[in-house]
Amino acid sequence: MARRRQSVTIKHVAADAGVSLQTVSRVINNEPNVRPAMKERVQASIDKLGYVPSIAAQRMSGSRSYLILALNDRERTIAEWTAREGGDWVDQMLLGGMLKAAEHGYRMLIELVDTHDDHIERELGAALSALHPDGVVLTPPHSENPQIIGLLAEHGIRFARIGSKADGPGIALTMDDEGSAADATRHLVELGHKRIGFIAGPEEYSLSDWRIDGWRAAMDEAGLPTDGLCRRGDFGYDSGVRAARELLALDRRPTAIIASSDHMTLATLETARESGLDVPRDLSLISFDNTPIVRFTNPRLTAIDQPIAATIARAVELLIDRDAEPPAQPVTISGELRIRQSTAAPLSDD
Amino acid sequence: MARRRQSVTIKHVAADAGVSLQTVSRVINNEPNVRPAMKERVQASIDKLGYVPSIAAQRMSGSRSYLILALNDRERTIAEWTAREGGDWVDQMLLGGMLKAAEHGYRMLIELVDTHDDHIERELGAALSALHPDGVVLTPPHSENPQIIGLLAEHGIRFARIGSKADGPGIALTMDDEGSAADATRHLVELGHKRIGFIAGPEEYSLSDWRIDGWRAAMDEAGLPTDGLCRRGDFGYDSGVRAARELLALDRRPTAIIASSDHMTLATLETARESGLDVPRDLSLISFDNTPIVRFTNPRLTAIDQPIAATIARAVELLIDRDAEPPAQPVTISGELRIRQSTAAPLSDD
DNA sequence: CTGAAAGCGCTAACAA
DNA sequence: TTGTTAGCGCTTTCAG
Repeated sequence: MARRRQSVTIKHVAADAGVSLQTVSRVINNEPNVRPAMKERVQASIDKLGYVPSIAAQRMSGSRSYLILALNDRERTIAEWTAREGGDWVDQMLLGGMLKAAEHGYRMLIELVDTHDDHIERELGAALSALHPDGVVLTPPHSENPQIIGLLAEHGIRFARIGSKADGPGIALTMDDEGSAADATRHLVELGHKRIGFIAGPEEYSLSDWRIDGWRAAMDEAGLPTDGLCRRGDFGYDSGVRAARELLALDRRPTAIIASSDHMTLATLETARESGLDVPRDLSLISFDNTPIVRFTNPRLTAIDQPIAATIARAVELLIDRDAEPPAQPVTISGELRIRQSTAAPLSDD
Repeated sequence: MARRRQSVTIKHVAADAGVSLQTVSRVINNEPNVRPAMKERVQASIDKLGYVPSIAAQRMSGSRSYLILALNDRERTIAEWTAREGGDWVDQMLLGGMLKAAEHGYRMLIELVDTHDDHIERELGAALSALHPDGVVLTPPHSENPQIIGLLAEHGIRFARIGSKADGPGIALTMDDEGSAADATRHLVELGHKRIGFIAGPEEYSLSDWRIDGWRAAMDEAGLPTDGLCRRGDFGYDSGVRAARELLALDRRPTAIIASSDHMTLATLETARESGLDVPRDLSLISFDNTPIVRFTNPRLTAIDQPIAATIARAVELLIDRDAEPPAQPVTISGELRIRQSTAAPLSDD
């Protein structure tokens, strides 16, 4: 029976190489003040014995924990997983964050936290005390939650705020919601659309408003009116139906709609169909998410690809590099418009 | 600036409660030999101070690490994440495993490992040495990889093999592939189908063959022939197209097909359509995956819901409960057939 | 039933 | 440039 103790420890390496523990430690951590010959000898022993430092022991001695904690909204995440309708936010997070973390010898751990919870501090505090992560990635709607931010700052833990431009502690990163919304709008303008509706996300997410700003800016730029063409949803299907019904019932209904989530876009697609409208002939549609869903609708949806993986990867990178000065300005990773089949020139050009 | 050291330690609690460290430790670990009054007093201090033990320190002193490692195939997983086509295996793993682990104060960490790699031992060994997980969940095709199993056994780490019935160390769990395939087949038989084709998965996965067995058994039971009605794919789309073409080109083509993955089912759907066949009028179709894809095809696909979350949850539970005798027989969690729109009675009843 | 001492594997601080 | 010492927070002996 194997023992629970670590098989190969720093002691074994030190003994094998005939040096002190400290020297081995220096080699492991790539510290200066080790003669090349020495370093080589130690490295040889490390390789020979297949030694890998224990993260727990490293943490214990006041060094890093090599752990990055990614915080997601519990309710929304579980709902997505249970529904199995193609939401792949967590997968994209892992794709970007986990792989980038691994490059640096770090691991990324997912933690679900209720935003609307009274004991959020206790919950998150427990995770921090138990794990002592070297960095935390906050995703909306946690990114601007003052309790979370306060707690993290208090613990002196580095953290990144995805989808936040606010000042304050932590590194702010955005996916250029404003620019993406403007891009999508311009694409429709170029196709000849004049009445472009917008279905926004909930106010709880500040990125909801940035998207409205982008749409409005591009409309202004083209000299087009926006009055009455914006509705708000909660990212969910039902709210999308409501918003779409209202927009399509307008006297002069929009010939194109941009919706701030895949589910709201899907809802708009179905609602349009029920009203006898063909997409893209009678109505052009752009989704503000490039989740799996957009590939399986008919027609396939033109969508803004939000660079989730790239953004999380960047966040992890910034979190890990402790020497670098954290960026003073919000970091922006821009998305791209993926043109598919749901956008076309409007029928008449009134 | 906050300090890197743990804010509230066992010492603080001991001091606050006026007892020894050891007593606090006993209370934390719910050990016997503590008087109720004492226990209560200590617990009060713990609550008051918001104390949570450091996992690293617990690990260091030879106790548990409260970590479960879930091993997935690197190549396949990254391909799924990158394609964004609705594969949600990892999400289901997290849904089942992470939540169950959390119930017991454990965390689940995902690790990607190449099966076809020469240095798989080094790679996995490094993860084990660094993390010292209390348990490991192996998913196909890792579940029967002798190198992995050997290494785990050697390290004395408990592990679960998902999708494996083989004897040997570790806990074997299956999703009743045979039974599910038989169920699906019977459903088609009851609808009146007599020629039911089967598109199997690659031999590398032993569950591929169990599914064939189930299909064959149900066909035998109904007195129906299976000769020439089985083709093999690799779970991917292209292989599904090939298999479907062959089956549909048969002299007396099948009136129904069961495919062993969502992508192969999708491929069959498209191939049938190209041949001018309507699903389900001319061809009934059952998918062996209930991933998001099946909800977005037209028609929506009847599918076998594999209880991934439930199975992983069970695995984690068995891994965590160290006192319980590990099950001698493979644990089976059965899936269910979700009947949607892709199955119907055959046209003629020849 | 409770406490004191020793040590897990590693690194920070200091010494040589 | 290298080695020695002390200690991180906790649990395991072993005494009381």
